[in-house]
Amino acid sequence: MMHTEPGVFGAISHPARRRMLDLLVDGDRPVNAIAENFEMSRPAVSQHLRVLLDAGLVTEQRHGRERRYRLVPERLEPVRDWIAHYERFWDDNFARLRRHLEKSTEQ
Amino acid sequence: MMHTEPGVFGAISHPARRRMLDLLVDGDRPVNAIAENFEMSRPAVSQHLRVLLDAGLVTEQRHGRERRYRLVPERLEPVRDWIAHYERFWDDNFARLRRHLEKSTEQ
DNA sequence: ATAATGCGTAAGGAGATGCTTACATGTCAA
DNA sequence: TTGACATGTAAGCATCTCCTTACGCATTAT
Repeated sequence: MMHTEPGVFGAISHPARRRMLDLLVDGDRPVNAIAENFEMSRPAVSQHLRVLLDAGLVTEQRHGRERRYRLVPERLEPVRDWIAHYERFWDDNFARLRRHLEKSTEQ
Repeated sequence: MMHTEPGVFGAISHPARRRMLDLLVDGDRPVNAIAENFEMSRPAVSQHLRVLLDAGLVTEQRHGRERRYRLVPERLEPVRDWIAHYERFWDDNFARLRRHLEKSTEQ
């Protein structure tokens, strides 16, 4: 019944869509440039891009007959925010650094 | 066709499952204690827990007739790792601090 | 004008997901 | 032992997902 709009977490649940976002980190790209990285048909790529678009994770720029897709990284914030409250469980460099910062700025 | 095992990203794509993980942050819980936080039937909760179990995000502890579920936060690492390489896009305290660290450790 | 390019949309199908109710199983309590 | 409790499993159903091929529609090139 899926009455909860898929949203960002749904959008990033598919590995192909995560890879598409990863590609767009290096800059805007037209669909064909994206599609050549995948085995699936080009329409399938279009459909994945649509999911990303609906989630607000990318925008479309029309340039002549091309459509360039652009990453909207801020939209990943819900993911970062959610994962952030698990960070205390990883005792790695990041956690140590953050604690270090908290200390060094609390003065 | 989904030949790519759903994995962690699939497991956290459903809001109910994220909330279940969030509940388990405060400690192990038997199914009923989890289920009372949701409107869905108890079997539905069991099925969600199964997805989390298959993804390795929780483990089961049998205690008499109860089964307590326990969070395995390390399993969220793929999510943290993936999101981490978008962190340069958020110019918040963390990013500034990390850059600060990178500088201060490169000596 | 005609063809080629770039891309979306439509239609359809296989399989996954998410839910329900009914039932099975193991454990504790009287 | 008999029943209540805690939970999983089975079956069934509606819907969603993800893919394909076929087609439509602009835009650019010849």
